[in-house]
Order: sequence, then C-alpha cells, then structure tokens
Amino acid sequence: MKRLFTYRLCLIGFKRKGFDRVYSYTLGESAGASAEQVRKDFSIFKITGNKRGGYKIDELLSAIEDIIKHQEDQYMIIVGMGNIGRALVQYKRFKLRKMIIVASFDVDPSKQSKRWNIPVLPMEMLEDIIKKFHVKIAILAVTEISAQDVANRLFDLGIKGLLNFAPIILKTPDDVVVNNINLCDELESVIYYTQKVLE
Amino acid sequence: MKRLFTYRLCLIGFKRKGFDRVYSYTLGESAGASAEQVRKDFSIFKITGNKRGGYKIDELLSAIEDIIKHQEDQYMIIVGMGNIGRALVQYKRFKLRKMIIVASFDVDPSKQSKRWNIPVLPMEMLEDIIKKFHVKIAILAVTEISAQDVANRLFDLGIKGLLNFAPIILKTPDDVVVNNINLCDELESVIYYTQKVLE
DNA sequence: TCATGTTTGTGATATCATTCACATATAAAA
DNA sequence: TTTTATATGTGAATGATATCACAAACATGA
Repeated sequence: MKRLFTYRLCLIGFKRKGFDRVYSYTLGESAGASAEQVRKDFSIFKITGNKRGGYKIDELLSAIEDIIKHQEDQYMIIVGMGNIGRALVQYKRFKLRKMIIVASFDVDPSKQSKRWNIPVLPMEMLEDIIKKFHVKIAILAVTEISAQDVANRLFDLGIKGLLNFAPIILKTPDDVVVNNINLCDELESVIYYTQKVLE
Repeated sequence: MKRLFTYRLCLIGFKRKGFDRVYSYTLGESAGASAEQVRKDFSIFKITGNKRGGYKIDELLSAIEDIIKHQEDQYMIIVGMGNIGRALVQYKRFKLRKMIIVASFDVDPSKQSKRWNIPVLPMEMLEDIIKKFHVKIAILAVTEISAQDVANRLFDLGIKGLLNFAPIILKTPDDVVVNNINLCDELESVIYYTQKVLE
C-alpha cells in the first residue's frame, strides 16, 4: 500500500518527463523496488499491463487513483497553530488532492486572527465546524502535553482519522485510524542509517 | 528499528506519568505491538529485563539511547524556506535531541533575512557552511521541480543523509541515505484506512 | 524461608513478503 | 506474415517477521 503512493509519485515524474509507458523494471528502479515486486503489487490489485509493451502510464495512474480513491473533496481540520500547524495550513498541495482544510483551531486567542487563508478558531467552535462540514479527518499539531486530551475530544466529536504530529503515542478507540509523524524520529533515523552506511 | 523509536516515545510517556517500571505487555499495548514482539526486539539488541519484575524504564531508555546513539551534536542544514522549511527552522525539539540546524538556504533573496534564529543564506554559500561545520545531514524542503538538482548539489558537497519533503523519489548514490516524508501521501493514507474502517 | 504466581527469554512454528523461474503474450522487425 | 526478442503474470521457493508455547527466573506475600 505504501508502495502504491511511491509508484504514483514516480509515474507522475515519468509523465512530466514525457514518457507515456513504463516497464516494471523502469518503475521499480525509480521507486526502489524490484521489477517482480512491482508486477506482484499490480497483480494483487488486478492491474494489468501489456506483455512486451509494459504499462501505459495514464492507465496505471488512473488505476492507482481508483484504489486510493476519494473522488469527493475531503474536508479536514487542523488543531494546533504552532510551527507545523501554520505550515500545513498554507501548504498548497492538499487542495490539488481534494483535501480541503476548512478551519484550524488553537487555544491561544492571539493566534485566532484571519491572517491565513483559513480561519483560526477557538477550541469551543470545534463541534460546530465538525458537524457543519461532516469532518472525519483531523490533523493534530498541538504539544504532546495536550495531545491526548485534544485527541479524545476529537474522537468524541466523531473524528475517525488522525494525522498526529505530537511526539506521543495516543490511546485511541478501535475504530479510529491514526498515522503518526514524528519529525525528530524521522531525522534521527536518517542520522542512524547514515552513520551505519559510513561504517 | 522503527519500533525502537516508538518504544522510546512510550517510555518517556510512562516516565512522565510516574512509573519506573514497565512490562513487555504494558509497553506493547501502548506502542501497538504484542508483548512477545517487544521482548524479541529487546533480545535482538541484548537488552535484558528482570524476570517477574519487568524492565526498569530508565535502564531501558538509556539502552535504547545507546543503540540510536549520536552523543555529539549533529550539525544539519535546511534547504528551501517555504512553509515547511520555515516551520522546521523554528521547531524547538531538534535542539533537545542534539540536532543543530546551523543554517538554512533559499534561492529567493527576499527570504534571506535574519528574522529567524538561524540565518537564511543564498545557495552560493552551501559549500562554505557544509565544509565549515562538516555537515553530513540535510533537510530538503524545496519544490519538486528543483529537488533533484539541489539534491545532486548536496551529494556533491558531501551530504550523506537526507530528509526529503519534496514529493518526488530522488535518484541517489548508493552511499547516501534518504528518508522521504510526503505529507499529502501521509494524509491520503489516513483517508484510505479511515474509509476502510468505516466499511 | 518457602511456595506461588507472574514475567522474561527464546526455540519452534506459523504467517507474511520477496524473489525466482518460466510459460505466455505480443510489439516490432524482417 | 512470420520470426524474435522482450515484458508480463504467477505459481513455487526462499527469506523475513511475528506469534506461540513453555521453561527458567525471581519478586512478593505467607
């Protein structure tokens, strides 16, 4: 599944370079997987190519889109307007992927201005917005101190998917999906493997 | 390896809550792994607990630190002062983990002010800084258009580890470690699994 | 001090993921 | 049209990870 996203990325790259076909070998090379891996992955999802001719990039891309599909706009909120929250609010790429941030929230009233393209609201308005836009997905970018409390509140209000930037493993109900991004750990992992490569 | 970071996170959490011991079951529960998994992981790294008494959190933590170890400060640079670059420059947590961002870079002269605690320099100064601080690790937060070019330049200047936020799979020399973070994909993956959980 | 219940540490086993190997299809060239 | 070289698609083999099952250790309470 993770690889599907990588393939898509590579395919977009190939398309930009003017190709209209790829071979499992080419794609694998660029995505960091073996050719067989690529073909197996596709066969699992019943994506089929052309013997001898490889895969047509456009067909492949739309097949992948179908699997990852959410054709409709996905409304989302961001909670926590610190460094990361602010960066994400302004991140333009979300819109291209039909991911719409309808509002952001922060406890700090001084952050509740409308300097950004998206309103920064007080926490009391969480319920209103979530109900109004039927928000199911939230981005959590608060401190680790308040992360669990805020998360609980979001779960109570019906949030079912969370992208969590707080450096803490949240306790979550079974029917909620959480994806943790810990920037320090990601960097630390780079450092670790770099040191290993350098013997 | 990935789990080691998760364990550390959980252990810090337990410590904050006042515990001084954990059991494989407790830790696994909180880290999203089975108890056996936790013990196996530890046994691989020769981390040993106390039968019946579990593991002492402090000992465990320092054992994990030893494995992930980089006791010395790690000097790093950030290239690209867009939304993400700016957020990372201000991200305070890096310092706590001995990861020091010595400078950031951007092609856009208008961004080369000293508003931040860290200087924003023109690309021409890359070599100077990398040489001066013996920088081996870089964070890439430029657009996908220029990402490959900038990356190549960094590799030429001796960068061996890269945390890449550009939505592109980079071509890299064998002795370079790259860790990709694609925010859209991370969010999309949340959406995907959330839809799945909701049947 | 001893018995007891609990938790670790780890081979054996099972599950999952990747690679191999090759039959099959087919685009392109002759 | 026929040949041929090249890719796919997929079972079988291998390798990697996770779970099971249980003996050994030892805190704790009687």
